[in-house]
Amino acid sequence: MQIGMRTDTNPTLADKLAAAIADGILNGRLPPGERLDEVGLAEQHGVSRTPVREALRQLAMSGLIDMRPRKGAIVSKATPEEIESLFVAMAEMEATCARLAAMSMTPIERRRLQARHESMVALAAAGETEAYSDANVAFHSAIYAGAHNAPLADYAMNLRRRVGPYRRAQFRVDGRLLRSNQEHDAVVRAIVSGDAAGAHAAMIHHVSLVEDAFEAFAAINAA
Amino acid sequence: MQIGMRTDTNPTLADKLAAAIADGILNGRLPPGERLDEVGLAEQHGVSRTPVREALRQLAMSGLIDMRPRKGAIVSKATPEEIESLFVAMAEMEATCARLAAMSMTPIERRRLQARHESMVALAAAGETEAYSDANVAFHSAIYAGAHNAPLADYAMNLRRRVGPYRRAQFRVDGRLLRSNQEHDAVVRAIVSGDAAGAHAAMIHHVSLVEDAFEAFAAINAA
DNA sequence: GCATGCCGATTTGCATACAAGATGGATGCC
DNA sequence: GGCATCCATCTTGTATGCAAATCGGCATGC
Repeated sequence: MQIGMRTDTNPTLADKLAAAIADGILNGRLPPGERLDEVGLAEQHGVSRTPVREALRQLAMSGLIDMRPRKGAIVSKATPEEIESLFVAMAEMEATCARLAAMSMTPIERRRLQARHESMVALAAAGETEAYSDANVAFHSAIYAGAHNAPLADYAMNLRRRVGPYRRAQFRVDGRLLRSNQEHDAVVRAIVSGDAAGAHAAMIHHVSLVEDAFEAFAAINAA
Repeated sequence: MQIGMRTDTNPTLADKLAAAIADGILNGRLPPGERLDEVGLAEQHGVSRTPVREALRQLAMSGLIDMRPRKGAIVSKATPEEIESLFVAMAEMEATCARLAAMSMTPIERRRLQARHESMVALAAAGETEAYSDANVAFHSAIYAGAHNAPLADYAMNLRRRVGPYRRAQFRVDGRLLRSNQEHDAVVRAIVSGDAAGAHAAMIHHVSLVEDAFEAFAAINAA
């Protein structure tokens, strides 16, 4: 259910276009609400409309864009209620993955998760927002993978992508880095010790706070 | 993330085709592994290949079919491990929805869920497999809806569709109807009383047993 | 002044045509 | 006889062309 699902060497033009457009959305070059004109995209990428249309359909199913018959496609522009739903959904998916990870990660995976977490402490302390953000994605991805369940992991990743446009620069809210790292600590401890319920709770707590941070950031920007 | 996501009057041909093909897969007319030839489907539906290709791409993203570049599309044929993953994922999604439903259903929704459940008792007692199965889908759908979270509900529905081809006639395993109804009772009680953790646990238990029933059924058929 | 209907321009939906990679079977070779 | 190779054929991928619906502006009428 994820964008890169058809991971294959020899990708078709439509696949490459879908990846490119998704990238544009995630980078903010294509903001929510932006109109996705078929001929425009086609010319821009030097292809015909056919692969563009296929790419758009693919993206529509992933939820990144909205298509309405005969009305064209736009980058998904969620209402505040829908954004709230996305955040709740992501929190639940992350928590579920954490729960399963606590139950089914291998000893090696647990150790690697712990190591990964510990290496992030330094980044947080140094206030390296950029590097921390990247490491953070990898950290969460490791937990998805640790759930050992492709459908759930894919959907968690999908949701993470979808909320991306709405939480850019979340770590800029002051103090967020250190808080985040402390919360990770609770999550890691629960997972490593095999405490499924604890992992679920700690992760829900963590992601909910991320949402709060988003709201704080949105409030700052609105001001 | 669901097939009928682009629910709109004025559906495009590709949308109608996607619905038709999905229907064929869910009805078993197109069994897992079946090749989906573009020209064949096009002729069969009296259209050109263009909308067929768009429909296939849509279905590929939903997970119902597998497409590989330049190799065509087939109805998804999951390995036993993948089927196991799908069942686990579905159990988790259902449990998550049940948890949220326990937290956020309105009093009216709770009463309706209870009523729906009670009307199923009679069907189970009478052994009306067909009617019970339909009511069962509606019952679970009501819980998805009660979660008040579209992304999670859609994905739960998607998973339900995807496991469909692998659990046809599950209720034929003897005694399954009554057991199912008893398990529903626990789920309903927890949701109605607002016991989030209890709802989660009861639903996991229920869906896991469905999976066992599937395995029992598969074993019978293999014999 | 505002609503309504009409018409041109634009855009999407679909069909057809063409190109290129994959498939399968016959052929030649060892 | 078995195996690799090559070629005809089929299937998928992409481009182009045409039909139909939508959108915007303008004129018309109230």
